[in-house]
Amino acid sequence: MEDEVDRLVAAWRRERPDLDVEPLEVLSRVSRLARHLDRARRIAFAEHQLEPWEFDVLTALRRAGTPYQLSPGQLLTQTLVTSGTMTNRIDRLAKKGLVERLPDPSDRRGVLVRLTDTGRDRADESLAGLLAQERAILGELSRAQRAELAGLLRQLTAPFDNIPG
Amino acid sequence: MEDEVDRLVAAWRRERPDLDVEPLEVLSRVSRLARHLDRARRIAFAEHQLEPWEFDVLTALRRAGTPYQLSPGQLLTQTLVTSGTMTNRIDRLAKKGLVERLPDPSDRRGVLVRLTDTGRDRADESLAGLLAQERAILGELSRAQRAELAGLLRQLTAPFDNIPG
DNA sequence: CTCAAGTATCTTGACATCGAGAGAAATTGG
DNA sequence: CCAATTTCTCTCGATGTCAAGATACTTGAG
Repeated sequence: MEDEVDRLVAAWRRERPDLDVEPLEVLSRVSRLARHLDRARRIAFAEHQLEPWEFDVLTALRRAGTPYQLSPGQLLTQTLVTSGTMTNRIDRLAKKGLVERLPDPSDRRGVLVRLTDTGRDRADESLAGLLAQERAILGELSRAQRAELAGLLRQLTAPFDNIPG
Repeated sequence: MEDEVDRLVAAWRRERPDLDVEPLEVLSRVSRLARHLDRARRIAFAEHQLEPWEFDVLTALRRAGTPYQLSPGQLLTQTLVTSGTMTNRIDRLAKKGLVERLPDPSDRRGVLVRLTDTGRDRADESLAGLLAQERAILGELSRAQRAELAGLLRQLTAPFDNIPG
């Protein structure tokens, strides 16, 4: 089955036969697939009255385990946004009653963001929904193919995640 | 080499051992990698005084071949943005002298967006820069692995690209 | 021990961009 | 010739980044 990137690559080969555009076969697919996933996630989360960014923050806290709290700084590295954005997100989640801010007892500069009980339930419900949707998208692939794909992608993400930057 | 998604999956297995979170191994890596790529692209394009969104539009026109023109509607499907966004982008590109709007001779509702000579040069230069960067990122993988990865990703993108939605 | 300089953490405010939805203009088909 | 559709534009609210600021911690010379 052909996809939009096949057409894109074919067009480049016609217009710029002097260039080797093979890298696009991988990385353009990654970017485009990510945009499709964003849209699909947005729809899936709407059932739980959550925006994708809310899900990202709530589940980061949920994964931290009891007592479900992290500093804004820790949330930054997990969600790949800037500090100004995170302040804003915490404000809005706090206003909805899904998280609360607590002073960090060991560092008065710091803040701890803690999941409320409602926030915890919301995170759990919407994770289940997300997994169901993702399983449908991955239905195209066998279990072995999924493992293969995960391994190859890890080789690309690891440098970004480990070398700071 | 471990990446952030390995840590994320391990955390879920600890917190929610009742759920099968295997889908995240693939799709969370896709989303995170895409964000890293966005940042890297932004830096690469800055050398050519281009934003990523400008690159997307200019290269779509460049790929169309002589006379380098497409309707806004055609640009929508290639760049995965909404019509209001595209109007805005065309405005800004036109103001910078990289594209121009022409009336569609066969449909007076319609518009054709055409690349200027400057725009064409800018697209060509920045494509070369992007490919160099992407080759560096893919350096981790052998040619065979890149082909394998491209094939697996195609299976995931094809349904989105072919079934409208 | 003390204090100044440097570093870390979070917040704020200015600015840019995006998406959703309504609206205007032209075309199509019965 | 009219209703439905297509195509593009416009406006508005929401969100993101960046740079600067406020506060607190840390380090090291004297």
